Amino acid sequence: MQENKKLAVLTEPTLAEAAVLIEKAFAQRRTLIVAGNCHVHYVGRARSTLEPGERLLIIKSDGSLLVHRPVGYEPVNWQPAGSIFHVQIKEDGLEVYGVRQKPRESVRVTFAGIYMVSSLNLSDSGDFLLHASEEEMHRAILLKPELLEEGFKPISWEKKVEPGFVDIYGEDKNGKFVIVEVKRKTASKEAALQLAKYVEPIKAKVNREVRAVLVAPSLGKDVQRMLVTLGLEYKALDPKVCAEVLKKSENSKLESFFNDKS
Amino acid sequence: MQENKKLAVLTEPTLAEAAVLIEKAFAQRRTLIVAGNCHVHYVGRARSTLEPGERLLIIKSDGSLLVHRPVGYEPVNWQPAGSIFHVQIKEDGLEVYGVRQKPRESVRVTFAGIYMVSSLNLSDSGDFLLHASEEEMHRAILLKPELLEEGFKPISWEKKVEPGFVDIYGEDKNGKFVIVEVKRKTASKEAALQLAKYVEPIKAKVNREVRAVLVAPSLGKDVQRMLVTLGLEYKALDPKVCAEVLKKSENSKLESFFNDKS
DNA sequence: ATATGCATGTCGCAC
DNA sequence: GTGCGACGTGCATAT
Repeated sequence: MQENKKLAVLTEPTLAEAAVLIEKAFAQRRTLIVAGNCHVHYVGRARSTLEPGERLLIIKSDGSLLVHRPVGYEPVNWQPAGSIFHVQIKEDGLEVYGVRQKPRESVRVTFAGIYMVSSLNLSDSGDFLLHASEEEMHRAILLKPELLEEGFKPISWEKKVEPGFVDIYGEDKNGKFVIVEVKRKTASKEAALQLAKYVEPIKAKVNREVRAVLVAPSLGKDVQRMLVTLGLEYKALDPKVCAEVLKKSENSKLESFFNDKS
Repeated sequence: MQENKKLAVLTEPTLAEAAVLIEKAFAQRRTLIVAGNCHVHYVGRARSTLEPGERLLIIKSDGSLLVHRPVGYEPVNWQPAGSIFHVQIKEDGLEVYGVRQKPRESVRVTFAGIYMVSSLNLSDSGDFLLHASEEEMHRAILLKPELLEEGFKPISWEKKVEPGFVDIYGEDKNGKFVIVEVKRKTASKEAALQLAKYVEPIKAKVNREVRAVLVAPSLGKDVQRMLVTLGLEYKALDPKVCAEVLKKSENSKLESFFNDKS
């Protein structure tokens, strides 16, 4: 087999044949896919056992591991990047063992039978861009403060104030202090409480009137009422609208603005 | 190709050849793996673009989709179970399109080149058991209340009391009311606050002295001090110790106990 | 190293 | 369906 080929596949291999390819994949830091009948043991922060069944094992070049059942978005077992792997033929089958430190934890995947092994040399430097995140909402409001309200002047953002971080603060057209909590989806009770807990400490600090505004695309069931109780305000704002705002504005303006973070 | 074979693999197929196998995999609800050079667009709750690069695409029989880069534990793009997929040859390559309702969102993966396609018929009914979860800590304390303290008598658990759920409550050897918040890892500021917010409402309700105990394997940096301030107590307890306790006790006892949930 | 909060979080459970 | 909290959450960031 050519060492540097992009792809090596074995179908219905013996366990011994599979072990050779797997070993080689580890040594060459290739992406490994194994399909077969296996059971799994995990010991670490918690402990788990997975009885025999047919699954996919994926091990990437950065030392991350995934065991996927034939259903479900999430891996049933995994190991984050930075694990070290070994493969070995044992009495009950081919064992792939992965261990990492900090925290110390290990996964042992034992295959009784293997349907396919695939070793791939993948190269990927493509950019990934995500839009309509909460951070984009922050940026959009800072860039166009009227998204919050006419006359709003941002002063700072992501500011530590005890007992946590305020998303954005500034002052309104009447010079009142305004603190803003931003959520990219329906605001929950939690969000309202999170905002409320900043009001008193900040009022004490700046020694003037403080308005608190919850910004989110919508409000949860009981949150409307809670806002009234807590003396908070609400401004509807959709993350996608924010993404559009940023898209329209040229980057240069944004960059200069952000370099001035106070 | 045998229709019902467990495994079908194409290496270095043309896009047209790949499309046939992918189409068939969708129709037969098989697990699909595609390795190749692709770009990805996602639109839904947010919006993302992934520039061309070599990745794995996995689509499972339940309609979940994963796009994995050669590094990282997490998929760069995905779709939870319940999506509908189509495959089509377009001008810029082979397009796999997946869409789901509620929320309405879609992923479009376009392959310029495919190195491997694999269609698998996986069967998996193996049990998965996780130990040392927070729920096991609950169970262990209910089964052996002395894990919390000598003379503790649990009354109920997972009880709605406004403004949320109390993990466990009961009374101590002196008849004082005890509410318990359990954490499976180092308790944070949040955990302490979460516990504290129940004390007053419950005191008002039961109209007698209320103790509040935070149970966790350890405490965060400032939490110790906060506990004093808030008048809360702390009991060190490791989730793995709880798992051991449960392991030693026979299931029958546990079952009967839990059927009596009040 | 620890702490804090976002995530296309996902998932399960109760109302 | 909505709400709420756990998760072996992972992850980035700031201290």
